[in-house]
Amino acid sequence: MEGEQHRARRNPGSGRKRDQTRAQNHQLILEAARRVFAEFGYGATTVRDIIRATPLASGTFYNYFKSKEEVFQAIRDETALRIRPYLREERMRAGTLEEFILGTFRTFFEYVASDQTSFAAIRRNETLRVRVDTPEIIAGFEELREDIVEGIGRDVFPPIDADFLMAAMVGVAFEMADEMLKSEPPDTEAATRFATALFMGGIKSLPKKTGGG
Amino acid sequence: MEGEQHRARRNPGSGRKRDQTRAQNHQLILEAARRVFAEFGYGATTVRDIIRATPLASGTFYNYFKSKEEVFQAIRDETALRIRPYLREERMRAGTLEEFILGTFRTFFEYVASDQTSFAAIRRNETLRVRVDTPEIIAGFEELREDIVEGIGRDVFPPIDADFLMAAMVGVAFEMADEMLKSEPPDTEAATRFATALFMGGIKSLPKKTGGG
DNA sequence: CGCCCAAATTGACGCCCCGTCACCTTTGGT
DNA sequence: ACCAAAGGTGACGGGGCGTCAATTTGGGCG
Repeated sequence: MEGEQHRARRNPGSGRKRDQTRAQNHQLILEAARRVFAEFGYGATTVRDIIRATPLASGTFYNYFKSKEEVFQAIRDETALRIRPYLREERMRAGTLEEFILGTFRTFFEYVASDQTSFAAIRRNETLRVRVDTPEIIAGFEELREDIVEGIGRDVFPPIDADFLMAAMVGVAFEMADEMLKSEPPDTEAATRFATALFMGGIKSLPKKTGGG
Repeated sequence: MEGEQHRARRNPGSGRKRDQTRAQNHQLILEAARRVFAEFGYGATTVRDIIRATPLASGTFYNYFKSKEEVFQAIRDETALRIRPYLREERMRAGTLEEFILGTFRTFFEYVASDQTSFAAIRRNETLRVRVDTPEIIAGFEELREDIVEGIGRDVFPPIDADFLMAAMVGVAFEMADEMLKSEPPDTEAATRFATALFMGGIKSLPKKTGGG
């Protein structure tokens, strides 16, 4: 129980003001990082740039993050953690293959469209395009794979290669999202329809894993 | 001395030894870079690491490349330039949709499998995955898009969204290649069959751009 | 309240990498 | 042999990096 009246012991992390400041600084850094990454792009940004965009001292940065890479990961992870529950729910609820596929792509494309700035930071590198998959993002891929396997078990999916299907869906989702963002405003419906139709038609033709297809 | 007659002309760039040394240093740096990137990964590599892996001085590096980024691009561009003619030829020759799709994926997957080390350099970053698309690589995407448009003109393709199809094929190709390389040896045939079936089935179902349904 | 320790912040420091440039060596034309 | 141009060299100033001793802040306790 942490119901500490003014009688708190030397419990680690018992300080009220302490925790608050800590959380606040954490946010301060993350917000500054979001701004700076969006302005200069990932590659051009330095830890100093981020900390300069904040009232804190350079040393303080390292109490919260190990490197600019880690802040970037934290930002991306936040995004991944925010969207994953929706993707999962969409797929859990799916009674048909089409609901599974359509729900996944629609949710993803709509999220991307609503979070455009986040994606802009990666693109800001002139001719170079850098894609960074953090552990939480990769965990999202893994969830998709599991849901496909489970879908095969429920006979929603035919018995195809779940690893390849996951990879294909991920590849299409990211690459099409990028393409989609080139138009203003992004046409999430067109992207959703395209990707869904591709996989709905494609999955029927896919080589089956069991039995001599 | 080798049997050169000491009688060179004043053509610009006529220096035999000069050009030879220049080309040799260029190669020296590229080869060192390939080794170093493969060993430490892109992120951890410094220009100094590359030049140290060579008998040259640090300043010399900058006579040949602007930055480690540029060497990396050069390496990737080399790869892109090597594979693109094959992809193009494969697609030019295609009389049917299946030949187009299958040829593209088979050529790509087989190339990736034969050039594994090149791809390893990108992956070497522990949990972080970084994908860098150089101008030459992007030009390869553009060629694919053009070939799709041209395929639509020849009625090899139905009239679908070429931008989205290009993006989808690129996404599937890269993401599945990555998946494919997880097995040793990589099963290029399985990958080719999967991707081809996906698109063959999918393209039939894709929304048409002209006319209703 | 005042004392005291732990936690957190600070910014100066030493390290290393960056890209440049004045100097030197090599090449090749005369 | 001599010279000019090409190009290799490495020391240097600039700056970002991550650390750490000193300092400030927070809060438990008498």
